[in-house]
Amino acid sequence: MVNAKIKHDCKIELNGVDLRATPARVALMKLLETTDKPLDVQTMIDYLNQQEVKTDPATVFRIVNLFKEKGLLNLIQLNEGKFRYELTSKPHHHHFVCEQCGAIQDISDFSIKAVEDAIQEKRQIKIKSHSLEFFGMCKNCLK
Amino acid sequence: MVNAKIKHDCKIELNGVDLRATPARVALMKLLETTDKPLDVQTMIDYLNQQEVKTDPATVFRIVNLFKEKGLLNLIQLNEGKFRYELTSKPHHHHFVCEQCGAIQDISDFSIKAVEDAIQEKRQIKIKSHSLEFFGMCKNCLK
DNA sequence: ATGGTTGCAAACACTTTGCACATGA
DNA sequence: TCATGTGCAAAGTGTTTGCAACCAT
Repeated sequence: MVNAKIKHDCKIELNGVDLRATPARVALMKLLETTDKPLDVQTMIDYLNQQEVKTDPATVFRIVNLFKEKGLLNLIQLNEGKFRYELTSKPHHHHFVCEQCGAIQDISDFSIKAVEDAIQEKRQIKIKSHSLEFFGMCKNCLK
Repeated sequence: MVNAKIKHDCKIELNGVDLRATPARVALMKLLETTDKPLDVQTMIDYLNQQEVKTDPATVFRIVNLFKEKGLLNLIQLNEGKFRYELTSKPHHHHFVCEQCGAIQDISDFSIKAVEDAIQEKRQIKIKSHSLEFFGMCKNCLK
C-alpha cells in the first residue's frame, strides 16, 4: 500500500515532465527521495539491483541524464572522477566533504545570492547556477 | 636567453619541492605560468607535442598529480567529465563558465573567507579548501 | 498500436599502472 | 652512479551510443 502510493506519486511526477513511469525510473525516484546525500551512478545501480528492479548501467546513465535535462536533478562534483546527483526539489544547499573519511555534510547555513546578483550585474552576465563545495577534515577525523 | 632564464626559474621552483627539472616538467610549468585559465590534461599534451617537447599522456598525468601533491597546482572541476588545473601561486579566485560558448572567466570580486570561518567554527570542522564556480550565459551569448 | 525505453555489446574519454629503458643531480 | 622519471602498452573507471526487442500509454 505504501509502495503503491509512492509509485503513484512518482508516476504523476514523471508524467508531468513527459517521461513514462517505468520500474527503474520509479525506483530511482524513490531512492533519490529517501537519500540525503548526492548519489553517484554506481551507487544507484547497486541499490536498484539489490531491490527487485534489475537494471543496466546504460539505462541508469540514460535516466539520470534525462532527469537532469528535465530539471529533476542537480549535478554535483566533489573532486572525484565522477558525477553525483541530487533532487532539485530539495532546498538549495552546499556540501562539505571530509578528505579523510569521505563523509559528506550538507551546508545550508548561508546563501551567496547577494554576491551572485552583484557579480551578474557588474559583468553583464546571467548566472543560472553555481557550485560551492568545501573540503577538509570532519569533526570525527580531527580527534 | 629568455627561455634559458625561464627554464632556470622553473628548475629552482621544481627542485624546491624535490622534483627534477625534466624538459616536460619545465615546459608544463611555463605553459601554466602563461595561461590564464584552468587547463585540462589533453590541452597540456597537445601543447607540449606542438612544441619541441614530445611527451606521453601517462607522463603528463603523472606530472600533474605530482605537482598537485607538492602543492603547485589546484584542481578545478567545471562540471565536465574531467579535471582542470591552475597554479596555486595565482591569486585565489573563482570561475564563471558560459554554458553556451564554454568561455571561462575568473571571478575574484569577493571572498567567502568570513563565511568559511563561521561554518568551520559552528560545525567544529577544518575547512582546507573550497570550490566555487558559476554557470550561465556570458555577455556575448546574451546578445 | 506505436513511440518511448530498455538491455546488451561495443565504443569512447579520461586516468592509472607495470615494467624496461633513459636521464638529471 | 643510481634514484628518479619516461615511454609504451595494457588495463581500469566512468560514460555514451547503436540497435533490436520490449512495454507504458
